[in-house]
Amino acid sequence: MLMKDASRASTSEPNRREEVDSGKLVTWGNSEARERLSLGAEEQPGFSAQATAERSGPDRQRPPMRETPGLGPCPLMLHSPPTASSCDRFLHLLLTKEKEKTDSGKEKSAAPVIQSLKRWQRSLFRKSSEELDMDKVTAAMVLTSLSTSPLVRSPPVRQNGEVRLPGVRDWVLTLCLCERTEGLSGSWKEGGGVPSSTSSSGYWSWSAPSDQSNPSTPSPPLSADSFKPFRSPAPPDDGIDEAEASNLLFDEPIPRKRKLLPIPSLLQLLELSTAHCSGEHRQAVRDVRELQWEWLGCRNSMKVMFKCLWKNCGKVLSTAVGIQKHIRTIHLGRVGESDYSDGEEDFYYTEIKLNTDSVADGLSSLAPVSPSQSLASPPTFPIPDSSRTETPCAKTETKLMTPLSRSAPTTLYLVHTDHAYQATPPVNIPGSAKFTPNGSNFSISWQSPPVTFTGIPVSPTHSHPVGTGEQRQHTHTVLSSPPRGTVSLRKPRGEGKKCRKVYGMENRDMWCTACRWKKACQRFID
DNA sequence: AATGCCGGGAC
DNA sequence: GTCCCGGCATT
Ligand SMILES: [Zn+2]
Repeated sequence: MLMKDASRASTSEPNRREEVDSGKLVTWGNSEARERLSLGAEEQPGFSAQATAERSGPDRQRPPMRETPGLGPCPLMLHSPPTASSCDRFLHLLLTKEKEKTDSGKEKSAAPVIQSLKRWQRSLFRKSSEELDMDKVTAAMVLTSLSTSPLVRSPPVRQNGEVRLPGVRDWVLTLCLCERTEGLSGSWKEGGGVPSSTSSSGYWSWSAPSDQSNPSTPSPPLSADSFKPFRSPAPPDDGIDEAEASNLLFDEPIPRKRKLLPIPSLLQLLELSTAHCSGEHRQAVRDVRELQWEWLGCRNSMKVMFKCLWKNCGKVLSTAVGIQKHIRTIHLGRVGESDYSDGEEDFYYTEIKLNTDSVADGLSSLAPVSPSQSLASPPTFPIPDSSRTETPCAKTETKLMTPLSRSAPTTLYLVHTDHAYQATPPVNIPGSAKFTPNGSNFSISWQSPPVTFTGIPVSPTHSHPVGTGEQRQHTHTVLSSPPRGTVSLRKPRGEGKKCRKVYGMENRDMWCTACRWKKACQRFID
């Protein structure tokens, strides 16, 4: 019945049995997050009990991998402009993923990623009581975002031999352009209560992709009543109840505004979840991550880099540990232990993709930033300085207000730069939240992930993007054509850096699955 | 010494 | 099926 879980329990990880495994939370040392929404939650048994990770003792030599320090890294925001091709691509991705599962197994109709998320959410309900309210909300948000996908709610239709995906484009667009609802920040900051799933708390509003804006294709029946009141106890579960995922947790009459959690942001949320140690959660994170990765199609010829988001520092390094260290020492001023991160750095850098060509050109002219003055102000936040019309560094202390509402979202993605990393996009997208069990109350800080564009060539040559499984042996590299015989089985050993090197041992969670298993990397293929 | 990953082994 | 590691080739 429920025994299947027991076999998990990885080596050093606290077996996440049924307990509310003490999620390891990180305390922000001094630094106050920019927008810090302090929920006046007097005491939240669950959370305070969870602050077990308090010990930051002088023990520096902790086992590098294993035991991911605190919250997992969360810099994988891959925002892409919602171009037509990217939408299509994304859908195709979901589709194929889905088919994948179907072929080998039974027939599930919901996308596996969403399944995974649902599983996680269910696990939350199973856990005892209130303590996980936060996570429940998070789960709901995350899940909702994904499950509002027309793809999930209404299957693709065939039309003139082509597979039509009703409403999908709108959906993706919505996803990308979404912003955090006023309602959320508003009620969270003032409420004085934990955003529980029940009442006067933060809500994420969403919307169906513009209802009938597209007459040509049948829009999915995404009406307001799709979102039903929240049912508290765990549903009968085990039945892969599809089309049910989004019905959880929200009892507010659907808000007017139509906004959605962007996938990148939801990923961050996911990763910041309290129940970070649960198996379901981990799985969900991985799945979403994977989806993201594939979404942008950063396959070949895309070089992954990491960019520092600190105010005037646009440093770009090629390894995760690189910027982590950079941020830690240069910006956070933690010179002493340049090792061991509490996870805070993860908010100040982002992962970007560059086209291999432009890299050489770009790197040389990189880091035009004045190296000085960076370390100066401790709590200066890497607010991706918005539209240029803004006074530089005016220290517009953005109180916890809607970080996004000040810019017109529609035009945001029209920005185009060859060197995306140079120009900080004027976009603020609701980003991550971090819980801080700060004594008797905790707070949440929001931060806006950056937007990164990569001129994805979208070469029409390959309308068959998948085939991850079987595709190798591209041996057209040789010109000299050695006469004959001797099947020199010298494997050239791919050139590019693989997950291990890019992310480093301490970020093993970010590796692709294959790399984690010491198999041939599937993310950076040669 | 570090990295990539095949083969093989546990559950 | 998922997950991990010894060990070796490669750098
Ligand atoms: Zn990899």
